[in-house]
Amino acid sequence: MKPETGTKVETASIAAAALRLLDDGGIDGLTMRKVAAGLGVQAPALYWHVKNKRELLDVMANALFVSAVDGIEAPRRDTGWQDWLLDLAGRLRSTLLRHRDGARVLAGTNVAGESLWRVTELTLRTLEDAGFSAADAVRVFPILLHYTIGFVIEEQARSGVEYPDGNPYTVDRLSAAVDAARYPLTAEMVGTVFGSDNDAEFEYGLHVILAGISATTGPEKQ
Amino acid sequence: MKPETGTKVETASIAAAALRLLDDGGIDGLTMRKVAAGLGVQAPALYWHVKNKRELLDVMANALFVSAVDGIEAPRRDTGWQDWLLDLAGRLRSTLLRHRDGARVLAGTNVAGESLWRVTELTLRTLEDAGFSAADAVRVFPILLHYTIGFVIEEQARSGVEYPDGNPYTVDRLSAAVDAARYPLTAEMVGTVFGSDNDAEFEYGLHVILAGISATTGPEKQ
DNA sequence: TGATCCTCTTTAACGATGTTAAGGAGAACA
DNA sequence: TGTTCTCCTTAACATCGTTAAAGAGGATCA
Repeated sequence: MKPETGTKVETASIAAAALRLLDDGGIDGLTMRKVAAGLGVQAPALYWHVKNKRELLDVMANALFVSAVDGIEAPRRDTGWQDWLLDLAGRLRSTLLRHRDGARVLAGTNVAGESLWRVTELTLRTLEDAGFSAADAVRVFPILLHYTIGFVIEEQARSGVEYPDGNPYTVDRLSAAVDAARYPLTAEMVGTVFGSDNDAEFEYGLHVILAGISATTGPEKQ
Repeated sequence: MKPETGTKVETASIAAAALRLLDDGGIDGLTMRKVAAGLGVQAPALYWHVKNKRELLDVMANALFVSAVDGIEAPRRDTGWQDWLLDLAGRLRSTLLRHRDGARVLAGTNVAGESLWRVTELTLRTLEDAGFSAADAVRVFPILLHYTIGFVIEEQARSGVEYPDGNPYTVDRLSAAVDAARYPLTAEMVGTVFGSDNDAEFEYGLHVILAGISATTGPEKQ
């Protein structure tokens, strides 16, 4: 990781350097000194641009969110609100997956700023254009976000990078831990397909939620 | 926080002491020395019972999960699978809310052990008894868990305890941040009901997801 | 009984971390 | 030219997770 010389040190480049460093060491291995070194600078220099390590994480979360929703536009005439939401959640997930512990960085940090308002506005307008009431649109949006973040957090935890003694989430380890006599269904679950295809599982959950939205508060219910 | 003398120091009491300490300081303020002091013991003594701070967090997550699913039994004849899942998710959420940063402790830690297998088995059997195929039951269960964890993580983040300069998630702060001219729907959203009733919002999402399950993979679809 | 082992704790210490204090180099401005 | 502002430096602090080494006390066994 060579220091990035020449670039002006500002919050944006700090976030970029920190996200770059996230891939080795994860969120626990991220230190102010390493971020500073990644910028070719001493650690206390960061405190001119950023108040805290917490604010560093906030800036990182913002950068993550910005790159996730970058380029998103209102749905074209031939794509419905469901496909548009599928795409939005998919973009968010793949952006979080791009960096180790990406979901843990985003979760529980203060994301604010233009891009959040922009995508929120876009979503609400898309839903209302599709016939949702304003109240329903507001309640529907967070469901997908919460599901996505919860999914990716566990997905990245299951990768098991944090455990030096080997990933405890392998089929072998789990099968050995579950007593097949007392918990036959669970044993079969962990022994076979469990978590084998994250992409498909994620999409499946999204479709279930979209179906639920259609069934309960969809435009045709008004 | 007086040290708990007389109790034998073991992983269970370590987890209890750590969870008790979680309420002041949160997950970032939790140190091995404080946990040890809570048990009336010096910090290195913990390393006899626990390998790491990571393992400390794993033990805490396990204790959290155990107390969440404690006492859960198979659904009675008069309660359907939907009410049973509602209850399960509700118990999980209220347990996580009982401790500051509870969701962050649970998320992304290695939860394993009898109580997890037990509740998983119970859930799978409940779903299969209701007519779900084994494959569907396995795919349905995680959706609710991911939604619940994602929801509570953001719910606890929004409480804003971590920010010494005041909660940035208040209606006032958010309203001031959103340009109502460019993002009218978003401004209305943050200005009115947003996040006013977490219980209702959570239940609403659960109902949407259950409706989606019924609509796509429910027993009547087989 | 006395010697040995095992369990659990102690004291002491290590390097690393987040953060603050104080000051310096250089551009901008008067 | 002198002053102010911006951004960085070096030095230092308390605190953190963790390891090393030793000690107290009970159990085990000759």
